[in-house]
Amino acid sequence: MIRIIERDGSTKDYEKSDRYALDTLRHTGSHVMADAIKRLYPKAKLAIGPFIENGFYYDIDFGDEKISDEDFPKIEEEMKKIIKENATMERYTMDRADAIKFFKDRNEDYKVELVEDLPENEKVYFAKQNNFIDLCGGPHLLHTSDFKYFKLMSIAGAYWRGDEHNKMLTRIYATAFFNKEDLDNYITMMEEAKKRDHRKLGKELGIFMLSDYGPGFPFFLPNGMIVRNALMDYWRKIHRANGYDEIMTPIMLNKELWITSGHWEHYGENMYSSSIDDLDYCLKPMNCPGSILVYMNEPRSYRDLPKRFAEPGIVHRHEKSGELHGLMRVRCFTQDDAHIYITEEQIEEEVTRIIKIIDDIYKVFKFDYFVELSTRPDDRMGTDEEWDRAEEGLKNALKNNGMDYILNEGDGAFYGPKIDFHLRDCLGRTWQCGTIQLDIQLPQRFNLEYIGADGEKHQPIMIHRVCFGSIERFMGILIEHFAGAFPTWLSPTQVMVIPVSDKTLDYGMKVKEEIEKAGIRVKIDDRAEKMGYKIREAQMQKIPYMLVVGPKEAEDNVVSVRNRAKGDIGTKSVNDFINMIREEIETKKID
RNA sequence: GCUGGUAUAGCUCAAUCGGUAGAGCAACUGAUUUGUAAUCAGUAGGUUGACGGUUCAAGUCCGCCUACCAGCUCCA
Repeated sequence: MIRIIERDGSTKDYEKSDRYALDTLRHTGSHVMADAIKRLYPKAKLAIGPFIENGFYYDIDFGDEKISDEDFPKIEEEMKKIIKENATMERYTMDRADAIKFFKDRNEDYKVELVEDLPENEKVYFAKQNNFIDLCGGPHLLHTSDFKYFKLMSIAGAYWRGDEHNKMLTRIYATAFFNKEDLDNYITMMEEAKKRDHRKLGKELGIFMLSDYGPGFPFFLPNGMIVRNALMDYWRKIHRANGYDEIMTPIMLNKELWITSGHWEHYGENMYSSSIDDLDYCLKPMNCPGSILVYMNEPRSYRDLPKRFAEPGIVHRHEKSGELHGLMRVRCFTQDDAHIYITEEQIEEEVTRIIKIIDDIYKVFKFDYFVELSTRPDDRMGTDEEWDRAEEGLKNALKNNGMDYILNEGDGAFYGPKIDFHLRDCLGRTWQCGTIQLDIQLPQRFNLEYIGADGEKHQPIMIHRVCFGSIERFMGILIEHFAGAFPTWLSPTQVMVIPVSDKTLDYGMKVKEEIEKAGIRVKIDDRAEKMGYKIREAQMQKIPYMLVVGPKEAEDNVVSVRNRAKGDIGTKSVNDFINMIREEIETKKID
């Protein structure tokens, strides 16, 4: 049990396994860290120090002082001293004016600003341990000595109040746990995540490359193309089965189109453009206007709706240089996009259908996910009434599907609200991938219409949606999720035939051809190397199956099967092996 | 874009105070004919990210640029 001093000043005991207790521990940790830093650097000015998912941080203005991770041991030592002092957390309040004076006297400019933002008559809460006093409502561990197992993790810049126009402060990240084991596990997990880094594995496995000639424009290597094509084959199959028609629209279109669509006004900063023959063109940052032109290509009837146009569309967006990250954040990527034109009555049913598709896809990879509803942003098109209708439509669809969601106010697209799917990988990290966006604006801007049963013209509503999000990012996530060991159906090479020596090379070739005929991606390692060496290389390439063939196998017309995870799993006839791996591929089995 | 850091052979890394740039793996050649994660020997491989400066002398010091890395901001 752990004793906590609550926001109201009372104390209460909690189980250490309680998430609230862990967050509180970390919050207290940020005070201990701030105390240590103030002792070592009296001139430092404190900003804010909250707990976060995996620990806590404190933003500090060190002035002219240069701090680096080499200073961590010193700070950690000071923190240990503070912990040994075994202070009891006290909590008290001050009047706003007194609080402002208190921080002004101490030159804590940021704290002054924080207090000044509070309403006039508000009481200001403080937390105090020994002589260290900080602006804070709590809760806290009652005794700072309960804060024991911690580690300073990293140092980075962060803008005051998260605004890039403000001063950049120094942020020190740290983590803490109730026991040493949890702390060690966390550190091990961080190392594991590093080993799985898709940039490292992507290079080792020949998935993709980058070039200085195009920062943020990934090149797909042969192995990467196999994975990508396998994903898209699956994607096409699902979409055909769900009544989607695939289209392809140009990646570059006249600027006029982007002015009409509103992209130029709302997204122009991120768009690449070019001039030729006195005409301005833009590379598309989104696929919707192209899809709209296809919709407008012929008159549509209510009988056609929902009209579903799918397009794995290549988009270009000029992301700021510091935002690029391997395949996860790039400047050219392919959205597994679709635009669906529906009547207002069809919103719920169609959204439900999309939710089902996305759910099916994520299940194939054993991804866990959660859903977020993002509502109208400040920079938007259309009237409040239209936004009301659109937001209501999505809410109802979520409600009627019994889906819990997190409300993310003000984070919608400029043309409509959206449902975002955040998937959780095997290390517990989350990624935004799928999204369903409702849009009344673009149909209006382009004057889209369909002929209703009444013979009159009506305006359809448009849904923008993606499942993978971007193929590039999704592949990056898959690489890390599977640590490069793709399920067999996605593996670039599914089988490596390994002859024990040149003497069985002929038999190996025969085996390889047979497997190849069955439509399986197979290679043979015909180098004059030792078997152990070839196995090692195949293992490092994470090839699911290795077939060792020597004189014994040739004699009995079998193969000795080695699985990358299970090791030697005995001999099988080539036919049995083909049946086994085919079944595994067809069911998209994950080992 | 911002703050801080990094850039040496295909990859992972050395090179002391500024004094002729090295190793392992990979590649290539040859030998070896191998039984479930590395056979041996040899060969080749570099304007030290680019440009400029300081110096008798720069991988090393300074400036500028580019890319990358950790965050921030932004985002699929």
